[in-house]
Amino acid sequence: MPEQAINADEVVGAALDLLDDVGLHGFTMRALAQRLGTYPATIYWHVGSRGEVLSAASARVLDSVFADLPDPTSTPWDAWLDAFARGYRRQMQSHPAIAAWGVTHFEARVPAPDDLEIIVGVFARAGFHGEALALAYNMFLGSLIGWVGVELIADDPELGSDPEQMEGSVRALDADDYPTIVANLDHLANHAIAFRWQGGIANPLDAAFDFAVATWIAGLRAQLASRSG
Amino acid sequence: MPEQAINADEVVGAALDLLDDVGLHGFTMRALAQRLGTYPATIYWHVGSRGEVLSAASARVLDSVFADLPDPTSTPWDAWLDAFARGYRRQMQSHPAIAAWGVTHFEARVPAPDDLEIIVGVFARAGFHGEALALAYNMFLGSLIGWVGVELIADDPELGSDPEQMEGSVRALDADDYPTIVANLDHLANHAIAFRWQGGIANPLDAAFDFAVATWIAGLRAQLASRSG
DNA sequence: ACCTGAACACCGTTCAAGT
DNA sequence: ACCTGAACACCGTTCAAGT
Repeated sequence: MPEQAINADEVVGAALDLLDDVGLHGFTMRALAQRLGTYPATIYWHVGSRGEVLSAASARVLDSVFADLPDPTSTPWDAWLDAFARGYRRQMQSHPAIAAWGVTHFEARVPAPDDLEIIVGVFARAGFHGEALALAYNMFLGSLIGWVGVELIADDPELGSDPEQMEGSVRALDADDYPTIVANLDHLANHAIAFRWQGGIANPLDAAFDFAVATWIAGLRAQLASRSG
Repeated sequence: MPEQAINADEVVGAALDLLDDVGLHGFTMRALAQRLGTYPATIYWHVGSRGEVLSAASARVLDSVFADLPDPTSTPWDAWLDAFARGYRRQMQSHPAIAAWGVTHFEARVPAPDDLEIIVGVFARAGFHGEALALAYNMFLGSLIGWVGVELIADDPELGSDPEQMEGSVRALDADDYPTIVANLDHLANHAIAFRWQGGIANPLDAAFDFAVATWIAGLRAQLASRSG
């Protein structure tokens, strides 16, 4: 039995390395093949198309989120959701290209039923059942995945948008025309969606993420109270 | 003064039509030129690169969201945010390709300060000021844009993922291994993130969106109460 | 079973040249 | 100022051919 020169796991690992190095835009079947010292067709043999390689890389990152989480049965539901949200964001910060691809490709593959059972189980123990469970699950997962995807926009969009010019246009807003923006500009400039001139890796919105997670959980608590009341 | 054969507005309009017809993947500078009866270089002359065309199309759709909203000064903040969320989602449902592109390209361009002043003003009248205003703004906008982006995944990912096979794997989950999922399967199957085999256009998650918006607003209400208490 | 090498049918973008 | 036509440097994917 001679060792194989290459296998699917190696392809996925190299894909993640390449994504981290060059981003989604530079992630090319040809570049991936070159990094593995082989030919594009070899990748098709072991894993499949570009989309399938990205899907496999995304699955590996998502799985690693669950490696570091507290025990879901002995942890209060709100503390567990908080830890899950932070773990998810941390992994996406390590692989921003996966975050960008994932937001729009979180398809219906039941990629890891074990992980999904854990999440669904936490909502059940929180007191959500039947339709309310599905609603709470969708609210939290959609908000989390989506929010992090929005936060982690690339520093360099493909546009030629100049950060300095952008900063200038934010700071030049007239107080007569835009009173509320100008009154709160110190807290908005480079710290709020659509007011930023840096991406979410160079400029993470840490306080905003803390507030968002707390607000999602506070909202769920209010929903539980109104349903049992 | 002879009429020009073409102008930037026409290019953006044709771009939106093309996006609606063929999706983000089929949106090609060459296809756009052909639709306009001209050459790719003409698009570069009037609007710019592919990214700039998408950015302009996205800006036009976003602007149209604000055309149909209630008066922000005479509407309670929670009712206004609710209407805004619904208007945003409706426009994205009309242009799903823009939703997909927008989630990861909501850059820092202050594209429409008038619209942003309205949103920020609503949070100010709700009682958020200074840093709390920026936090609430980021929480709501990031959740909304992100959630809708996750919902509106394309029915056909580039993967060869077979919907029928996907439905089969969801329905085949074993009750011993996945008790909570199976117990709630009727409410999860094709109605929850990662349990779907259709995209958000063919299969909109209406009830989940209603619940998400209500939960975001309930969470903001709780944050207001805890800060003033 | 696994890999090579080349080919096919595309891309986005640039640019000299026209009017 | 605006458009043409062609070219450059790439893509993803397929496929016959090798071992």
